Amino acid sequence: MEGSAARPRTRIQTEKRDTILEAALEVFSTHGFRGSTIDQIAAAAGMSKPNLLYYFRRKEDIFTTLIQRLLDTWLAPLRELDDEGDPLTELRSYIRRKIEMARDYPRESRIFANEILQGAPRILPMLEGELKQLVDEKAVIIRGWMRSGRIARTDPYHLIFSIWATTQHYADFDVQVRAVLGPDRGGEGRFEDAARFLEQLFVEGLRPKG
Amino acid sequence: MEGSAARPRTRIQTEKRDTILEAALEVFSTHGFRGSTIDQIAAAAGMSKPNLLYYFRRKEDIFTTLIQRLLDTWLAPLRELDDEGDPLTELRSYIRRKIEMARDYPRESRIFANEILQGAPRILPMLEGELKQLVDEKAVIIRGWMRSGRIARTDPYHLIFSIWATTQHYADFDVQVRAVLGPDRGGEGRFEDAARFLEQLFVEGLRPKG
DNA sequence: CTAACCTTTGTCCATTCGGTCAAAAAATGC
DNA sequence: GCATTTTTTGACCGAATGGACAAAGGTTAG
Repeated sequence: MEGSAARPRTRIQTEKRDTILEAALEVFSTHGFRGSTIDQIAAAAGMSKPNLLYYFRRKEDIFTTLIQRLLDTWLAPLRELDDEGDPLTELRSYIRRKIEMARDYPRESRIFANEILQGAPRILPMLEGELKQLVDEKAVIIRGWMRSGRIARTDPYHLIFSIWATTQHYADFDVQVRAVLGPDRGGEGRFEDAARFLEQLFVEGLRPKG
Repeated sequence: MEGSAARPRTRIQTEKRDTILEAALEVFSTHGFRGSTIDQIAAAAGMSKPNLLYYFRRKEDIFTTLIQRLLDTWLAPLRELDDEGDPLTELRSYIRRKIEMARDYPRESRIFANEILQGAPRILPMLEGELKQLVDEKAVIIRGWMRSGRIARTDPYHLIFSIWATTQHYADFDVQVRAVLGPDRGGEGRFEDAARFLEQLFVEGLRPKG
């Protein structure tokens, strides 16, 4: 039974595939798909290249499996945006969750950023399908909040884009953020500062005009 | 006289080097540094690989020359932020200029994004030097506006980051933006919509509380 | 113990890529 | 027109890379 089948059967296969995916996350997120080599991933996973290729037939298989597995985690915060909650509170906790993800899962953010920068050759269908559908859904909710006057009227799509952009910026452009803040302000506190700033910006920016 | 000297002497050298840099901008911005090959750039520039290498000795020389040349253009909008102007007007036109750049020069934006994503190995000194200095300078101006009560008090650095993030998002993540907006809303109007949204967000978000 | 299956590895291969080099071709100065 | 310099090119090289393969080493069920 070959190991690279879509569904691993043995315990050893499940474990090794997980090890490989963790290593691949590390490597792909820092060098991009094209810039990463199978050797690098194999080394990071502590195994030989042919052994790795026993579990994943091709480099691209590792990447697509990884992306597929990351997707749910990545979209979870947006999924939690709740129609029933208080609009400004909901948006504020969405922003906070996204900033926490930028802090705790920067590699995941960079993988997506890298892929989209290159034109999303391997995940375009997902963007046009699953992602668009989710955003459409949440845009309806946000528009409802606007109609009932609980937040200011504006474009819900660009609102979501701007939350993505500002929060993921702290993962994807981390080097630049730290370089500009300098040694004194570039410590761990930057995420807390960012969260405070963004909450203020969006809450004040979206407060309905009396 | 070798052609790859820092200062080209003949007219033909100046022209060819420009042709190469334009081709390199196209190639580097879509595949990143590592993902681009000299052959691709040479083909895009309409010359043979050895001929290209006659003008730039190494692949990295092309890249650094290109980045160097792009830098001024790229930072121009921030440089124009004027102490003397009306704060909200100044910020609004900064945002508008940045959105126009995302629309008109997406390749430049993607080159920087790509480089920073990989940890800015080739431009880190510039980030820590020139860029930091410029931002420090403008942060002082913005803080002055806050002190005099003409805009709300907040963190000027994160304010600048958020303007970068939101505007450049429309260049760097263009594929995703178009995928989510769909065929009907993903047309050229998206930049105008984005500009309107962002101006509203920042102006309302920064309006000083009476 | 043994046969069948799963896992690991050393070796090898074709391709791609960055870069060199010498020689041809073109341009330039006199 | 001729000599010198600049530009262009074909051929080539070594290293890196994705991937194939067969053989060896383990594991497990009977």
